[in-house]
Amino acid sequence: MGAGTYGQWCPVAHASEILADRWTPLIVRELLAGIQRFNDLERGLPGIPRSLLAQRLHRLERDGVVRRRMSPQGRTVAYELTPAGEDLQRVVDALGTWGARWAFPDPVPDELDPGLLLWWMRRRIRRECLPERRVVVQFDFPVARKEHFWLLLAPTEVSVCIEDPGFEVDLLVIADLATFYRVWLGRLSLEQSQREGTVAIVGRRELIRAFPDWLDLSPMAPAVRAASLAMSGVAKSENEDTG
Amino acid sequence: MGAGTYGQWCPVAHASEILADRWTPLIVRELLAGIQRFNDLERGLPGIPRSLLAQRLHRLERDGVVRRRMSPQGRTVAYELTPAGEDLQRVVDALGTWGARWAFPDPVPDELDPGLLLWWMRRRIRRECLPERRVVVQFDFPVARKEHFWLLLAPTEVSVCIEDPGFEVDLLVIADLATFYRVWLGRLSLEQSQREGTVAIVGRRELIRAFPDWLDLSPMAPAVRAASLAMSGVAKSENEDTG
DNA sequence: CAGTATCCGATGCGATACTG
DNA sequence: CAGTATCGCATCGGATACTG
Repeated sequence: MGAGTYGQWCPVAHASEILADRWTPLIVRELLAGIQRFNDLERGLPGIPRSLLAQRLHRLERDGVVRRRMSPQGRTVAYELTPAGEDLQRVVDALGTWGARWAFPDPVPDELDPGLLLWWMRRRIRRECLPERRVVVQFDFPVARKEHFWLLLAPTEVSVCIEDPGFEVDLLVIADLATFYRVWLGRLSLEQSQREGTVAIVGRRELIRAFPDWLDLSPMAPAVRAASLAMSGVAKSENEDTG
Repeated sequence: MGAGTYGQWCPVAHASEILADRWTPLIVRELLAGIQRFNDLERGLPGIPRSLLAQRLHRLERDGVVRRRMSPQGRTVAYELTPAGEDLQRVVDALGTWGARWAFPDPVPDELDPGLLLWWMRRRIRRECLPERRVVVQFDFPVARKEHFWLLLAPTEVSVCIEDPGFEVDLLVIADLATFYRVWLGRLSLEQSQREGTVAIVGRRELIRAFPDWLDLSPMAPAVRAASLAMSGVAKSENEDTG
C-alpha cells in the first residue's frame, strides 16, 4: 500500500487520493478555467511554491487528469485537462456550491488582492462583445496598498496592467475593493451597488452601459447568488417561526 | 492569513480548506453513512491514527460540519453532522461518481479487507426486511488470510463476527473476495456471479431467495454501475467508429 | 519564459503507549 | 470505550538560486 493511498477499494477514497490534498483542487480550478501555462497557473495561485506546483502537475499527469503538450518548436508547454480532468468540473462545482453556502463569510482583508481580482476578470472578458477600438478601463481601489489598475480591452488581446500604461482612460471604475469582490462573486449586483454609490463608473455613457456586457462575472457567481437567496430564505422562515 | 488557508476569497478555496486534506473526505463519508461513535469511525477507516481522527473531528466541529453530543450520563459521545455537514453529501457523491468513472480500476489485493467489507455490509442491512428469527450467514473467502466470517441478522440487532459464534449456520456464502467486493460495489450483479458460479450461496431455498432483499449494496454501487455502463458505451461507440 | 534544484524550518502524518 | 500524549519521520511551505 503506497504512501498517499488509503488502501480501500472505494471510489471516494480513490478520488480523494488524487484530488484531496493541499493546492490540488485550486490547481484543477485554474485548469478548468482554461489556464494552460505554468506561470499563469502560478499567478492564479498566490503563495504556491513553484516546486510544489510542478510536483502536483506531474502527479495529475500520472493520474490521467492532465496532459502536457509541447509546442511544435518545443519552446513552451501547455497543460490541458484530459476528459477525466474535464469531468472534475462536477466535483469543483460541488465544492464551490457547498463552500458558497456554508463556508463563505464576508472577506477578510488578507483575502482581497486587487491584482488577483483583475487577473480573474481578465479571463472572463467576452472578447467578441468588445468594440473594435481598444478600451482602457482604470480601476481605483481607494484604500488598497496599490490603488490603480488597468484593463486593456481589445478583441485581439486583453491584458492587465499594474503600472500606468499611458493610454487615455475610457472608463474609470471606483470602488471599495471588498465591494468589487462582492460584485465579482455575485453577492452584490453591479446595478445595486451603483445605485448605492459603493461602485462608481465614470466615462462615456454608452461605454458605461456596455461595460457589464463585456465582463462575465466569476464562474462561481451563480452559486454564490443562489446561496445568498437560499440562506436569506431560511432566515426569513426562521423569523416567521419565531415571530 | 492562518496556516492551512489559501488566502483567497473563493468558495472553492474555502471548501477545500475544510474538506481537502488527508482522511477528511473519508471521515465525512463515514459520518454520512450514519456512523456516530469514535471507535466505529476508526473501524471504517483502517490505518488512520486515532490522534489524527480526534484532531479532524475537532476541526470539523470548529468548521460547523460536525456536532458532538454527549449522552445524558456523559459516558459516551456521538458525532453527528450539522445541516452543513449533511449537505456535504453532494460533494462526496460528486467525488465518488468521478472516482467510479475515472479512478477505479479493479482492486489490488491490499485493498481487499474482508473484515471491512462485512463492517460495511452490516450497516446496509434492511432490518425491517429480516425474518423474526435470527439468521446466521457465514461467509467463506477461500484464499483470504482469514477465511470465515459471520453476519448475525436479527430485526433488533445486526452484528459481525470474526470468530465462530457457535450458532447453526443458515446461509453459507462462498466467493472469491475480489468478486464479492465487485458485487458489493455494483460492478458485478449477484445474479450473474451466481450463474457464473463465482459466488455460491448454500442454504434453504427461501432464505437464498430472500437474502438479496435484506442487503442494500454500497451507497456507491449505483454510481459504479453507471460508470461501467458509460465506459462500455464509450468503448462500444469507439469500436463502431473504428470498425 | 518555464521550469528544476537545493535548503531549511514548520507542520502533518503515522506508530505506539498511556489514561480515566 | 473514548480518547490524549509523545515521538520520529516525511512532506510541505517558503526562499533563493540556477538552467536552457
